[in-house]
Amino acid sequence: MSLFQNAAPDQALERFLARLLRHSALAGREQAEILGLPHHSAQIRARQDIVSPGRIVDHSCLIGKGLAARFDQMRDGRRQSTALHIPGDMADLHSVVRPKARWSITALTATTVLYVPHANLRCLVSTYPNIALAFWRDAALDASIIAKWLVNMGQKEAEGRVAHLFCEMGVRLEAAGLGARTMFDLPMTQDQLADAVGITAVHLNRTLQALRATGLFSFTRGLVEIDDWRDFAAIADFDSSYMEIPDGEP
Amino acid sequence: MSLFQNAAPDQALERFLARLLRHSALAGREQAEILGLPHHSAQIRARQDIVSPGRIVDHSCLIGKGLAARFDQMRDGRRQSTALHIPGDMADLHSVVRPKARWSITALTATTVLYVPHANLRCLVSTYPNIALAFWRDAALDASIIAKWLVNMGQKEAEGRVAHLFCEMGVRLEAAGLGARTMFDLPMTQDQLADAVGITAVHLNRTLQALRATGLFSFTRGLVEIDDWRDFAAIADFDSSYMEIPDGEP
DNA sequence: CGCTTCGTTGACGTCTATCAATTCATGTGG
DNA sequence: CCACATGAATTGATAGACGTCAACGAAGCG
Repeated sequence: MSLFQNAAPDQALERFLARLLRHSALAGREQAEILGLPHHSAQIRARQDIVSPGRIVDHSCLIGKGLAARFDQMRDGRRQSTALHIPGDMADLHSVVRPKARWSITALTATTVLYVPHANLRCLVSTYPNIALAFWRDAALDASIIAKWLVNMGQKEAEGRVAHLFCEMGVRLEAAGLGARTMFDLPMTQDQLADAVGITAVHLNRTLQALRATGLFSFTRGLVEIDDWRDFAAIADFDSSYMEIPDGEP
Repeated sequence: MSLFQNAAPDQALERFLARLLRHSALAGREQAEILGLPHHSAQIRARQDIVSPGRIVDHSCLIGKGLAARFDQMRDGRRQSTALHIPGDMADLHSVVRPKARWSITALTATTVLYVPHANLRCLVSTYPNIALAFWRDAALDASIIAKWLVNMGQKEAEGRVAHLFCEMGVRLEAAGLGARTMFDLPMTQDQLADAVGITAVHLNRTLQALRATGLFSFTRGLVEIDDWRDFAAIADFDSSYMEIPDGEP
């Protein structure tokens, strides 16, 4: 089930298409155009930037394998991640309309990236209004997730925030066919998790212990297991509808 | 200068167009199509919902006058605002691609709203790829602002967050021709401000006092004055480039 | 085996929430 | 014009959450 390892690089565009189809209907020809997008791929080592802030890019980055994060950094070096990207995510699709990167995209694990030229994406948008809507909708969903993180950060304390993150990633990975929401790989270090929920690594560590103490949850060497989804989701005040993914019980 | 009061409702579409032109080039005919969008307007009293969560809408809401906010609410009633909207903002342009509202849009002051049918917006998107890109870009900018709020919330303490919010609103209002960044109307109560930065009203009050004590800043009855922009922006760690607005010194 | 990264723990200080009360501003009706 | 109601702003005291600093243990790797 640890599909981070098994994912074949060539499936990346199929995964991306599948992601789009989860929220947008596309005609056969439109689907074919997506699958036929030109690209070249690269291997990125963990902890290495895929996109650096300030750079003007002419391609978007599709994650084929591994885990990546969008980071924003303050002058004093403190950093906050504003998105996590799994295989099939076009991490910076928005760069098509905003080529100057305002943040970095960093590989959290060893990652395979497919670079897709903006020119081709823009061409699809101009030719197929339906694809334009799908891309826009994809961006809107991304914004929804950021907004939800914002709410969590503003209104929940650490335990709820962390639990919510695990629920969200479980549901996203399950929807992408990369695991089950109650058991999935999330090969992130505690520092990386801390950056995602806006607390210190030390406090994250203690929060994880508190969550483990509930007996509903375990997280060891990148493997997340949630024993009782309903109870755990209650701790997180989690409701997946903001991502347009049905909230089914496994 | 208190342009919240003086704004003529009919200028709303012009303001919206001006907002788009700030980041996207549009041909004459495209501009005319925007200005010609059909609509009907409504007066909303302060504290009243413009859009309620769960509702499926078939129009987008353009703010003509006043101030509105997007709110997300948790089960226990705690709420967090995820966006502030000023005249000329199409508050839920994204509802074109995502008609089911996941949050509420609430009037913070007495507000004039223009309802623009999705059908017409979608028609523009299909006919003019350039407009599709502009709308998408507008959404991307909106997402940029949320992401910045997220960073502030995760990595700054109250004083920096509050200062940043005032800087951001100053720059946005100035760009929209609704004031100067160093002196502008922001008719929000302390409760509303607290919901925007993720702290309690009590703590917000104390934070305002701390900011006033710097001598750089005052905020009385909805009027914000920033005496030394550079120093105040330093407290906020503010850099307007994330909104694609030049960071000029007034 | 030594090195580096990651995870864990303890003690302490600070920031922020909570609860409750009080002042202030504004507008209304008598 | 004053008494009163209402909502907003302010203040004080207290508790809890979280950050910081420093140290130590565990695990992967050349």
